Amino acid sequence: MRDVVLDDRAHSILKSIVTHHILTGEPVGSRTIAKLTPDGLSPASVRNVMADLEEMGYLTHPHTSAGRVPTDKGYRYYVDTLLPGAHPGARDRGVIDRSLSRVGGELSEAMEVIPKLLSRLTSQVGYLVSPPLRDAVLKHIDFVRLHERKVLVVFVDRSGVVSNRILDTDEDYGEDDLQKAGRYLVAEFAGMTLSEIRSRLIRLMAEERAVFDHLLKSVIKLGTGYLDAETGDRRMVLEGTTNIMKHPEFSDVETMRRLFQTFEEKHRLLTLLDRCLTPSGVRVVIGSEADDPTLDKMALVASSYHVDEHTTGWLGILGPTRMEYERVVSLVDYISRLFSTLLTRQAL
Amino acid sequence: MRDVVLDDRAHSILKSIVTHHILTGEPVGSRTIAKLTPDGLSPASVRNVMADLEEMGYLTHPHTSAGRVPTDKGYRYYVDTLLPGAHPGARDRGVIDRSLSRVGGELSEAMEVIPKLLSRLTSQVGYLVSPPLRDAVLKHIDFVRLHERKVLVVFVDRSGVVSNRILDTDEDYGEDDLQKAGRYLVAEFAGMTLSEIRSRLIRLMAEERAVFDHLLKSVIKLGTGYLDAETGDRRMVLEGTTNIMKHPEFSDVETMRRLFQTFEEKHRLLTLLDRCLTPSGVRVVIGSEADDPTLDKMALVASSYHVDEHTTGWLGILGPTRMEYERVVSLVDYISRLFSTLLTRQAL
DNA sequence: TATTGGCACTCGAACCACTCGAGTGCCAAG
DNA sequence: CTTGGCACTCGAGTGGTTCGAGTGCCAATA
Repeated sequence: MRDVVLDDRAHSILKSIVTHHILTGEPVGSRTIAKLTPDGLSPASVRNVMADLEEMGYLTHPHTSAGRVPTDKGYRYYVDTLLPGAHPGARDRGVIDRSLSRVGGELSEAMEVIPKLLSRLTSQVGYLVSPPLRDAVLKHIDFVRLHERKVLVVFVDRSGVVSNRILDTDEDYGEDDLQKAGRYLVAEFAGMTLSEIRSRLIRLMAEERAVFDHLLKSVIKLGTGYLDAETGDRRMVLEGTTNIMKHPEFSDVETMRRLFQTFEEKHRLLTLLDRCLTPSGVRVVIGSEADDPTLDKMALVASSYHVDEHTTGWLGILGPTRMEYERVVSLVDYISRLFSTLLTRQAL
Repeated sequence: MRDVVLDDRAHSILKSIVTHHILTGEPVGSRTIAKLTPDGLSPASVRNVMADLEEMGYLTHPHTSAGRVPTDKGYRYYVDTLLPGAHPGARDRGVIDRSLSRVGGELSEAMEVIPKLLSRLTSQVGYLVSPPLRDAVLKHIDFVRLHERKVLVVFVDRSGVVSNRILDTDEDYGEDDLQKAGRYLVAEFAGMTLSEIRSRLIRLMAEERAVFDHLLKSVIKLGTGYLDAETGDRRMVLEGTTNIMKHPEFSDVETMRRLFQTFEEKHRLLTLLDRCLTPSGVRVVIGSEADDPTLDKMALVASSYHVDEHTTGWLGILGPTRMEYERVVSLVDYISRLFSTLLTRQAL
């Protein structure tokens, strides 16, 4: 991935620049770095290295007479060379442990608590993406007749997440039929994931000629009607969006408006996550890597959480490229690990 | 309410100023108004009236050599003297009719569609506040056992709105018991509002000594457990919050941050609505009248909607004090009336 | 007596010239 | 290869000037 490995000096200078810039937000000058690094280099030497780093694309100039600022590539290098596996501080761990112990493995509660927790700890935007509905495990399902040919489907997942949807049916089902259909589904399929159920229903449908059972027919129609519509669905909860406004890099109102519009259209964020993330450990997506102009100057830290070995969803934070990666990454990592073990234990 | 009635000239000048300011956003000078009004007054005369209006508190100066700008009191006067009952334009009515006909009287869909509709038509923030849960009419209720002493309550309202909540019980109910309890509740109480159900359950509880029926006991405990927690609840859906950023009066980032924080904390908006609104027709709350510093320079147009004579919720828009009241009021009025008749027809 | 033209005054916006200083790039000496 | 020196750049801040829209007030007028 990384094209050229930087030599020691360049490496340490780049690192200093990024660290210092993250701290202050100001462009960093050669004199500052010369004082900061223990190598005892003169500003002039530092300038030479800086010029090289700029040529290689790790740094830029806001203008001729300003200090250097990391580019996305610079941040990328910085993040890639961070020591992995750093632990959050004891205080942060305490806060996290306490919050998550109250949640247990309850996904429905986690969807409220975790984004808030992330947002509070990092002062950025915290988020959690639920597992796709197709992986949800059927606990309970209900069909409720609203009016003629309008049926409300209420689905409860093993972990207590409720989804619902109104179905337009081409037949007018009676309340009794609907209840029976619901009970049948629970009796037959409880404990399976929706995608499993879906394929079983399809198999049943193939045998439909042989089926004259009215109930079973209804079940097939209603069940597939519901499942077809929804299975790709994920939910995404964002929290602390106003934190973004605190950062000086977003003082431009128009940029910010577009950013918030992106927050409102969560599906765009979701496809972005889909595109960028491989489900393994913490991932960081920086600025232009996201390939979405509204997320310019933004970075995204994400980690998947899972039950057993099965990856389910993501959680993480969204903030300006200039953020404390070390701390944030360790927090996101810690939370996702802890939450995964809680989920897995609960699923037993 | 209005302290002094303005004489004809002052009235028409004030109205001109407000209209013109709404249009342009700029402070309005005497010369502009002199040209604009058909009375053929000279700028100097207009100035005199303006000075009077300022003394009475209807106008201000940004600074000595700028034109006049309406105060909240000025907008209030303007709004109060608008002809009530204006109709939206034919095009707007077309859009509204089409959107709402698709919704029918389905509250659950209206909660998505109406705020979006309002936001799109007015380019402001559109909102809808659901009826309080206590007025919801029971259609279906389910108790689902999640784990030991954790019960998920799923409640479906007549109009298809689903609410759910996890209950910590002090007893471990079996799945069968829970199902029976749900069915019992539906059989006995379907069609009543939650507050009615609540009082009936309390009456039953009073007779508890006489009740040795295990089922009934469970019903009482679960039912009141759920109802106690929630009955005051309303939901509020906001849409188009990013529209606010388009208005120059909110270019200050810090003000805007606080505004968005208010959007995130919807309960604050809800109590505000509670405080300011009497449920009759369209109401306008302007700036300081809201008595909430974050809503400075904001105005709120709201109208209640209802089923039969029974007031249920609100819908409307939120925008800067400088907005096209005439158009917005007529839109909000029209939508709330139309939606009310749809709801009432549906409830039959 | 209400209206109006005239006039001095105010104040923000825009523009310009200037300085200051942090920081650069480059070169020649070490 | 490193470094001190030096000329250069450019944004930010400062102060002065002009311009114009708008006001307030007063004296003249219908």
